[in-house]
Amino acid sequence: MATGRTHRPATRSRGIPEATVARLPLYLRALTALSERSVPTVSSEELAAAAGVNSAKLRKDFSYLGSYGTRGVGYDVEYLVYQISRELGLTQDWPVVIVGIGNLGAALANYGGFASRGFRVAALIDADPAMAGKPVAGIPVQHTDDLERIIQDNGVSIGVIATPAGAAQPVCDRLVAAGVTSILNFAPTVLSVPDGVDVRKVDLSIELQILAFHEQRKAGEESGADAAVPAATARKASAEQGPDGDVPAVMPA
Amino acid sequence: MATGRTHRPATRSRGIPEATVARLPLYLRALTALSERSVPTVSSEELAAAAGVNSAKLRKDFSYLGSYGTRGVGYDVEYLVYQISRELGLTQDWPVVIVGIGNLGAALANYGGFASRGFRVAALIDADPAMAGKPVAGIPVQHTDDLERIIQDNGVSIGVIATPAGAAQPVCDRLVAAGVTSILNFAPTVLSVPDGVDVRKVDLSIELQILAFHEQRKAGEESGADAAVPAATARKASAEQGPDGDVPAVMPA
DNA sequence: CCATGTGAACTACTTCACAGCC
DNA sequence: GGCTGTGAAGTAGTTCACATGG
Repeated sequence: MATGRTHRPATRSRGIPEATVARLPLYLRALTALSERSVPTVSSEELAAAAGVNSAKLRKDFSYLGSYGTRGVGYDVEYLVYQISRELGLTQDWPVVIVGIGNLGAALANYGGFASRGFRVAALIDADPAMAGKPVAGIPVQHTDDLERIIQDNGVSIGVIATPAGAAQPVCDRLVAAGVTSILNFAPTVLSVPDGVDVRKVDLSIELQILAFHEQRKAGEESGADAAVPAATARKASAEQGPDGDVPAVMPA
Repeated sequence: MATGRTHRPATRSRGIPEATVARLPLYLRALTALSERSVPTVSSEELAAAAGVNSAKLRKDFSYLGSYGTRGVGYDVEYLVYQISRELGLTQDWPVVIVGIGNLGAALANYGGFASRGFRVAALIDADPAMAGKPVAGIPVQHTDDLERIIQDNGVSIGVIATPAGAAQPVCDRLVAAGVTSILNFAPTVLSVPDGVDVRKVDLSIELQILAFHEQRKAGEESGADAAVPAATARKASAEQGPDGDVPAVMPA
């Protein structure tokens, strides 16, 4: 097995901070839009505005990748697109399987943005025999029985779980046993996985609950309260949406 | 005990850290499961394991809410469920509208976990006249023209945007103008909103890209990734899934 | 005794502010 | 002159470790 996993990222030449990695896709999207409009260069200020972050943060983020800008000028759009894509590993092909083809699974399968960036839906898998063979988004659904074979035949290392909560952990175990090392979980459950496997979760109800918390607070504020704190909530710059330091959220069929 | 009724959501006390708020729904879910199994009390250790966090963090999180545990014993499940629900504002009813009833919007509308916790789908809205009147998840779809009226009639303060990217900002503007102050955005766009409005985003392609980054790194590790770069990865303990400090992700129809 | 609750130490991330270079 | 790149300062979040109190 992977042995060298013990040492945490050294203090010095450490890799790219996780918070920065999480923003790279955001920058990439903004850059792609600029690229399509044939904009040759951008300043950190402009790009930051487009990505909804502040420019100091953006420059710091880019500084972890290297010095890809030109002082007094800005960043070359095409070059940055390439560098970020490479850093994110999007210059290679990532076959992905989606397990659980209910409402959500189907929605994911139909998502266009998938193919656009290195990701390819290699297979759709569902436990319902009635679904087998039925095409969703042009791809025939296969039965769970063949999960292991499908993973191996296609060299899949990223799996998306869109099953009901109860099925998620067993499916996860099988995916991992078959060789999947990255999982995107839409089921409202905490998955346990061995070391070396990454899990990210997307959970709608969690997101809504976080919003409700702030919403409630806004309501209470209007009444009494005042002085002390700037009543205007202003929890955060309008620009900086949700993505700072939280949990994601959605659910399965 | 101690200071009598402490001031929790008081107007003064800086409030609960955002990172803690983001974990409360996780604790709540774990507690609800325990409650259903009629478990009377839990220790921080047990509950932390169920929620996928470490126990010190959980205790610290709870300490922001107040002293709801009993030393030497643990936490009363029912009492904690109530306290967290109240803190999150789930003891009240939150009417929600979903705008954009494509594949994803329909999936969201069908999500059961919605109703379970204070959230109620008050209306489904779509720009396609052909959709108008058609029931999705038992709720008739209404046309975008009536958006403002729907928001006001139902006293909606939370809106979910599941439209294509291009439609998201205009829809967002209308929602905000009509009185919505919290938005959950599934469209792959940065929304700009006035101060006082919260936006959270869920973006599938971003999540996949983050996974690809780590996946790529794992791959490089095995092969002869020479000394030069810190091959380490070891991004995080297996337990702590995705939720620490990142961006969420999904997409629209 | 045992598990909570919490100061204190530590780590991660953000923001500032300005030197460096085009 | 203008904008990048980055040390340094500031802030938020996590973990430790132990006093506290049922």
